[in-house]
Amino acid sequence: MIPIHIEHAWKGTADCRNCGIRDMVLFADLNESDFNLIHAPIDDIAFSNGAELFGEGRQAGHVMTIRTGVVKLVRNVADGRARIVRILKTGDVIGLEALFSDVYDADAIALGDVSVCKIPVAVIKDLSAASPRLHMRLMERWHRAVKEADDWLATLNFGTARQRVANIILKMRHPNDPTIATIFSREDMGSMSDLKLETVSREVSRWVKEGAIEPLDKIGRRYRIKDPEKLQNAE
Amino acid sequence: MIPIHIEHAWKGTADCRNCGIRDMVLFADLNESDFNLIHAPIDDIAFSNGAELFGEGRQAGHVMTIRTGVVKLVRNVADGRARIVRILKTGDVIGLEALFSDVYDADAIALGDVSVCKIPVAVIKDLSAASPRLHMRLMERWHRAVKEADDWLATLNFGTARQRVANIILKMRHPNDPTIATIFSREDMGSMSDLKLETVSREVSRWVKEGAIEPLDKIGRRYRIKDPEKLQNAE
DNA sequence: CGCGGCCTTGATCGCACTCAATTCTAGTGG
DNA sequence: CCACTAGAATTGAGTGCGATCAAGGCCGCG
Repeated sequence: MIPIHIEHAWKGTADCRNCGIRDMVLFADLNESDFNLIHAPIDDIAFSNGAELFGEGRQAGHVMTIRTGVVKLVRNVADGRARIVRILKTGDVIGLEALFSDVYDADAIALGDVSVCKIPVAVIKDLSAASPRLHMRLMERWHRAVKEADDWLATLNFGTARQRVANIILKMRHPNDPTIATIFSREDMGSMSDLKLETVSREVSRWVKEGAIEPLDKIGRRYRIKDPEKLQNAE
Repeated sequence: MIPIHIEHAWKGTADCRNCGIRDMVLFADLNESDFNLIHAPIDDIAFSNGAELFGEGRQAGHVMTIRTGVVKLVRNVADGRARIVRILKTGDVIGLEALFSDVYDADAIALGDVSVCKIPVAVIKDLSAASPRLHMRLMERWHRAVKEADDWLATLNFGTARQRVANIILKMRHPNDPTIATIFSREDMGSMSDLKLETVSREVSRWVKEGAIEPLDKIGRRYRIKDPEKLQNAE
């Protein structure tokens, strides 16, 4: 059993009114009177690579919004192996299940440095009783989560290893520069697509050899996508 | 390309107040004044086996509640093959994405006879502006959908063919009598777990041979589960 | 009885897994 | 600056599981 290490640092109480990414997040269209309803502290917390934001089965009392960084959601399957069920990025919300369940459904683990706003469930409930605007935002998040989950199943877990790896690369393109993709450790990629890390490595190498992608570092994480068509139409 | 056949029959306008399964569905805790807000007709519609309740990419204007029967949600993947992303049963809600998106995210197809309440999106929106109770119900549904999707990925699409088939059988147990399971065509089972129909057939036969399950009909749909432990702990 | 649809079973092939060795990088300390 | 190390990625060889191709059986139905 691998020991669970939780490394985090409190960075202060968040000032939601002046949040830099407020237009992306849950509180986007709250007004001044809404903010006055917040009676519990919303903390700004930083996690380092590999740290656990929360764990499957742990008591769930907070919803988190990702300010910066990338987080993987991991479900632990019966025989001890782990399965990555989703990847979440800046602006995404994790732990929404805390609103209904008293435990979290999955592990949330930082991939690199991550900072989050940790919002007590009580705050969400108070606000949502008062503000129909927050309701819409919340349901929008749920919708996004379901769509992502279905997408994950339909594209990343389907077809040959070659196709799966191509789809991971395409999925991990940068939103602002789609010619660049940052992918994960070969093991994580395998856990996302139900492949072994050696198979993932082989297929990545093959795409490089065929000229569809080009490494931008020496550790196999950042690539330039030179021929997206080719990746898309992998037979 | 397989022609899409839509077969349905209008069974009347639903009387939600006296609905037989009202305690299971979205409108469970509405009161009389809430019902008076419903200004568009909620139809009660029947579909026969193989009929399409709605299609991926079609214009989305209704949310449906399943009164009786079973429905499969299917995403069509690039190369023409189809992938079943979820199975929904009595009391479940389908097409929730209509609240946000103007198209449906997947095909919904009847497995056997199905009857549904077809609720216009406008009705949900009106009610949800007025009734925080409906809000909670809606989010509960979203939560269930996400959890089901993740579960699907973590249990049905993981491990050997033997394990996947075992997990499908366990998942399809009757809620009231867990010793009975009704499974689907071998092709549908394959599309759920990313296996070929021949492989599914072989593994089902093997479980029968090993005495873990016992056929209750001659067409390979209903089985008695004799040794759930064995299915659970398939190595 | 013949037909079509689905399930089952058999034989063979190939892709991804397994086991294993090697290379590369970043980090550490002399 | 180089030696050393740990961790990750890469590459190779051989195996096995599930896909593929193909044949046959069973059930329901006209």
